[in-house]
Amino acid sequence: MANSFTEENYLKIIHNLSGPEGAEVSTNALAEGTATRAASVTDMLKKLAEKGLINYKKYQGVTLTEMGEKLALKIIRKHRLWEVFLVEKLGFGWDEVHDIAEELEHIPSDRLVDRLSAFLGNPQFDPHGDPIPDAKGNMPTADYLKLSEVEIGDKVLMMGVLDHETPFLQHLDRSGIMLGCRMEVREINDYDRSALVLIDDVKTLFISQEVSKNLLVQRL
Amino acid sequence: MANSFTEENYLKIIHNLSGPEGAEVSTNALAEGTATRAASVTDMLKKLAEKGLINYKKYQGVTLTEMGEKLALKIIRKHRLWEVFLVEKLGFGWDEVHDIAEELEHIPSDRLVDRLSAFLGNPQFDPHGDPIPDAKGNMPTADYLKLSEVEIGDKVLMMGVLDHETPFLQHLDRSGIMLGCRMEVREINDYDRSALVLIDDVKTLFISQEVSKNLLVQRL
DNA sequence: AAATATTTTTAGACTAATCTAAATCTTTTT
DNA sequence: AAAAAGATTTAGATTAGTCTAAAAATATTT
Ligand SMILES: [Mn+2]
Ligand SMILES: [Mn+2]
Ligand SMILES: [Mn+2]
Ligand SMILES: [Mn+2]
Repeated sequence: MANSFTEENYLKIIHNLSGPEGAEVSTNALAEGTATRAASVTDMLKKLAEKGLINYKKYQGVTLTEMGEKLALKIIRKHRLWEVFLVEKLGFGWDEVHDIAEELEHIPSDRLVDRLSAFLGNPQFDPHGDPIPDAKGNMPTADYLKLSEVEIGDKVLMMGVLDHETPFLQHLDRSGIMLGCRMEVREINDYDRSALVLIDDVKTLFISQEVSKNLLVQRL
Repeated sequence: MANSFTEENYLKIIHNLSGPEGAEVSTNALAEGTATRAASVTDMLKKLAEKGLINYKKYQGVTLTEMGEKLALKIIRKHRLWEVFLVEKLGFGWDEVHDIAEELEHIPSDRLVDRLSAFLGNPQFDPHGDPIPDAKGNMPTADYLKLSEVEIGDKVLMMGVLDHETPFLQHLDRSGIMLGCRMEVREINDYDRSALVLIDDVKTLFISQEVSKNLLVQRL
């Protein structure tokens, strides 16, 4: 039997909450992530365990099985490829594509995904800088640091965002911060960790820690 | 409240069965079209009537309201645009795209549809020759006739198909019949109405009435 | 115009995904 | 190591979409 949208969303959210080490995810965390109640989560976990997609023991939290992990990566691959399509081909802003991709990610057909990927030039990263797993589930690695972690004088490239919500992305747009731009940290205020940053060698900008904590960068 | 996939499918099927004059559609016809039982159809018709999408009086069959018609055309527009995308941009064959489009047609977002349409050059017809409604619901008119209706000596252009199923389309592929090809009817057998047709001035082909009844053409 | 056949609707039930409230297990605090 | 707090599961309902079987309406045939 195929998997419902709901089941796919659970897998994706378990994957995301589970982090790179595949840690256990709690029922409550999932209730929060799926915007449902803990009781509903328990029901769904039983079903996913039944299907062999998660490891579940009562009261012990869940992890994805190998099969569940594969499926989660497939959904994430679709999500991110569609985001690339929407931005690169249809001209959407990076702040507009997440919600549409939430729907498109559930369209089945492996051939569709692979052809879409080829059409887009097999991109490695989505419009938010997130890595796109290949057809086999391999994620391009990229170990970035947060802008809030770099020091005065460091020169970095802006490589991704941690907050994917529209208001944050629009704030970056208004500030002229975009993927690939060059940043040089000029000052860091001890008091609130806000920073003065030179963008693309032309413009200086004040960036609050609130913002710099959500910017992924790479040292030059 | 938004409309579910199921509701959207009912609207589309009512539209299709209703024909160009918007004739009443029977419960049984819908049961057949939706691959469900008549009792289930009755339930759904009550709901759609409740929402003001259809005109429904017990035992009398249904028609779409203006609102229902608008919605149906929107779904058909999406379906056909995605089919164009799949064929023109992703390189799928015309026999492979219908089922995928059945899913994509339910993705919401008017902006997505309009941008997709623009990206494709606002096409007027889909890969099967079916007209694509514009954003306002206007269908390009095209009054074609069936190949089975033309006479000996007539020269026509192949403009569309009535059967959208994979086996039929693959049969056409194998026969070298494609949208836009030129056809000249050389002979028609009285007995079974099969025809001998010259394709693109180079190749003659036997076409059974089974096939010619499903080919839409335009007189030259 | 009856009788018969066909179509459609109603009645009652099932599954998936959700909920609230109550019960139970686990963790933390005293 | 009890008690209290917190997290999780169970119990029992609800809604959407479906089903079968039976009843009611309509259409067709005699
Ligand atoms: Mn996203
Ligand atoms: Mn993204
Ligand atoms: Mn189609
Ligand atoms: Mn089509």
